[in-house]
Amino acid sequence: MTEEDVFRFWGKTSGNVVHPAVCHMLDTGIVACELLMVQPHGFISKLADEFGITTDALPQLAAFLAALHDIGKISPGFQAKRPDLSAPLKLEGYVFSRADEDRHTLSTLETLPDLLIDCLQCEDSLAIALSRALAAHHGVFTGQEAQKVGAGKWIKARRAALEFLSRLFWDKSLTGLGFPSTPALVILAGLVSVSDWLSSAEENFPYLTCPRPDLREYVADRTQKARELVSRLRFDVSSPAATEFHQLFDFTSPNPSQTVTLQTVNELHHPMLVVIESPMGSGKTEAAQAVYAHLSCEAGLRGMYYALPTQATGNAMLPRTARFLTRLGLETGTELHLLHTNADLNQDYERLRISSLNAEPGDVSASSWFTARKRGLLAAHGVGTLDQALLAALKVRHFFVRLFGLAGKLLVLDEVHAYDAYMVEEIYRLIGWLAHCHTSVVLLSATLPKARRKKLIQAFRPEVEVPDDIRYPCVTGVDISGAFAAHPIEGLKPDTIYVEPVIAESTDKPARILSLLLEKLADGGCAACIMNTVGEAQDLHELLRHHFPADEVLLFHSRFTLERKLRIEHDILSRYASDGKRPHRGIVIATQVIEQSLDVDFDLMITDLAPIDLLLQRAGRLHRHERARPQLLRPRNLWVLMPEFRSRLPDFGGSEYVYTPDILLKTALLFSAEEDLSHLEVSIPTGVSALIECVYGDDFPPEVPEHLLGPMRGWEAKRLGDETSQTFFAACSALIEAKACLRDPDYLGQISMDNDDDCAIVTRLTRPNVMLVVVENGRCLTVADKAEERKLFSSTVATDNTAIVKHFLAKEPPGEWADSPLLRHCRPLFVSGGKSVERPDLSYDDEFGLRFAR
DNA sequence: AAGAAAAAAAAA
Ligand SMILES: [Fe+3]
Ligand SMILES: [Fe+3]
Repeated sequence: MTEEDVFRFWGKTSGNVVHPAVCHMLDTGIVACELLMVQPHGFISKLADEFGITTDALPQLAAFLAALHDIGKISPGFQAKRPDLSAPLKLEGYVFSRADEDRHTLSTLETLPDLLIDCLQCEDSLAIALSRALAAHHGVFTGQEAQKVGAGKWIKARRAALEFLSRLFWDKSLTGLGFPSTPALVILAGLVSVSDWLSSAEENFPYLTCPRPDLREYVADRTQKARELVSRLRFDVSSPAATEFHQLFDFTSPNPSQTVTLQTVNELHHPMLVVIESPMGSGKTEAAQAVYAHLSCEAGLRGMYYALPTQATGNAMLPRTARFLTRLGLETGTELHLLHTNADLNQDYERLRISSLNAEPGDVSASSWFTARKRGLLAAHGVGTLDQALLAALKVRHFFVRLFGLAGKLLVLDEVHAYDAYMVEEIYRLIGWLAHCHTSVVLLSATLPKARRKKLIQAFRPEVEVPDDIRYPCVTGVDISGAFAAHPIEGLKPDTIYVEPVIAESTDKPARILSLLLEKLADGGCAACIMNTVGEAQDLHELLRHHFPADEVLLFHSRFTLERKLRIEHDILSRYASDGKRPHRGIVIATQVIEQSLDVDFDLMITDLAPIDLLLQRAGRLHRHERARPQLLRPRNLWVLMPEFRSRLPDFGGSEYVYTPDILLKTALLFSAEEDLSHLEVSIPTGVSALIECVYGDDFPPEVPEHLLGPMRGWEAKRLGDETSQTFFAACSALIEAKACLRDPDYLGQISMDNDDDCAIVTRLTRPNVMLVVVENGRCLTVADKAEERKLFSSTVATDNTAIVKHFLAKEPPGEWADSPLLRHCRPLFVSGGKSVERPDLSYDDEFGLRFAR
């Protein structure tokens, strides 16, 4: 076969313009090569080691392999998809049949191993492993058998194509090649997919206009185009010009948390895992950013992803990260993206996207290429939900593209203490894979139970010894070679919280709260009442507004529309934030929304019983700053309402369904002294870990009274059972642990993607829920433009109330919203005079939010 | 009868 014939198989078409398969393969190889050329040396050298070749040779090898991804297109099944183009082949004796494989990725997997073995003396099992990575480029590592792929002339044609590409990229045999670890194969698959996406954009790589190009010219031209594209999308990350604290932040020298963090990092080598446990407000974010600056200089990083528990906290972190990156002074500027389902709606992100349209060198901005759903993590820098990162280690399509996106970077996970057993298991799996993808990980957390700290560290480096006597606040770290470091954080400002138990049953709770408020607010003051259930918060609000002027009480929970939530949050911040205009007297009634991330400061706090860590979290909003306070509210007292438990089985009411009763009871028992109740004096930060360990550890030291022993054991068993099943479920959703398949590439072919249906795999376990759009009755549902769509979306309220969910999920979403990405999953809630027109037991208004009659 | 929270079309 002459070289000319290699060009006669089509690969891509649009109308009459045909791009030969080998040209697309060439384009893809060239892009892969250019992508690798701009990666940090440490990353390249890690991959080169995996393949047992020199760093100089790696881009060439990767380019060659990437190019081969579509060799399966030179097959009867694929060529027959354009009968007009396959007809001449038929006349020349290329055989077509009805049983031809039409999925070209399967054809690649079927045909490539033999070619690699025969033409390049590749070792058998390596040939299969490599082919599998290339054949995954539609999102799935397949183990499926292909149908007919063509024999005789077809084999000769594929062989000619391979030899043609080999002459251009890799002119040697593959005999001496090392066998890469499974994570390295996954990275290869990611690189190949990304190169394929980039090279498939016709505006960047126009289809051939003549039947046979001048090869040298063609390659030079495509190389130029690929290089421009890679630099335009800023896949390269230049090293920071500024690394001094006063250059990066608004303060001149590191505080204790940051000093100890850098001390720990200095004892380890990239890739490493570092756990920073210290109180909120101790500058953990800046500590993580300082680690990024440090590792960028020392080791060279591909970028950073900062993962948070919610979309809202992600939104808030975006401008902070933009400021940090600007101060880092990256010469060519860089990409920064916001990653979550509703990122489009964020103003700051929109600004970054607009500024990329005419980016100046040195700018931090966001190119639109990365805004597609699966591409965000490929951008050098990102901020967003943890979920986006978790998808890199779940059995979902293109997980390996996400893993490639995170490879070689720094991943920061914030608020690690806040996740449940399901998500923690996903985190373990992700960390385990990233350790082998040359990624460093920083975990930011409040106090962790020691068992969890240990598991997080061992997820990165399995056999490492973790001492049991690590004392909060502290920084702990381990690197891939097994070096371990742990240091206490000393010199934080000590403080004390006085936690006061108040016995109250759910029936007399509102009255108790009212009398406490009347007594303590006699000279004025700012109070927060935190209830565990929305219903009780609503009821309390109803009572309090009869005893206080309307402008002094404010209700806040998550069952308001998005728009209203923002409004309430704004009102709360304007009054109770550190720089707020504090009223003489004011009361906020809230659920757990208030314990999330709001920087607010109350003089008085009354709360429902909650697990000890959450009580302390809530207390973080009590006397947060130093300021003058009313006489009666000078002591930092946290009033905790709890049911009677000394003489009988406590009735936790609705709280029982929010928190597990054994943890609630163990927390309550912290207050029991002999027959009586006593307050609890908590020293911050030193006294915290003993309390956490006491409630969450394996043996609960305080004596459990006789009458509670049985129920406690039952609740404990149930909780452990629930956690085990969550962990098991997460284990099924996630890839197996990296350490279990490091040398077993066959695992990749066995990953079952749940019938290719992503929906079945979730990042979080939730009760079924529904998004409702609050709509005035009679209003028409059509959306004329983007503005109207956003307006409706801002009226959404989510609920997981069983009866309501059942009612609304039984109906189809309105056809008018089917094309709207924002509203596609929503149902309208028609209201008239604050009441649902469909269900008399359901109401919505801006004062109470969504409310169910009980 | 139960908090808050995410994701969800489809990439070549
Ligand atoms: Fe393809
Ligand atoms: Fe392709």
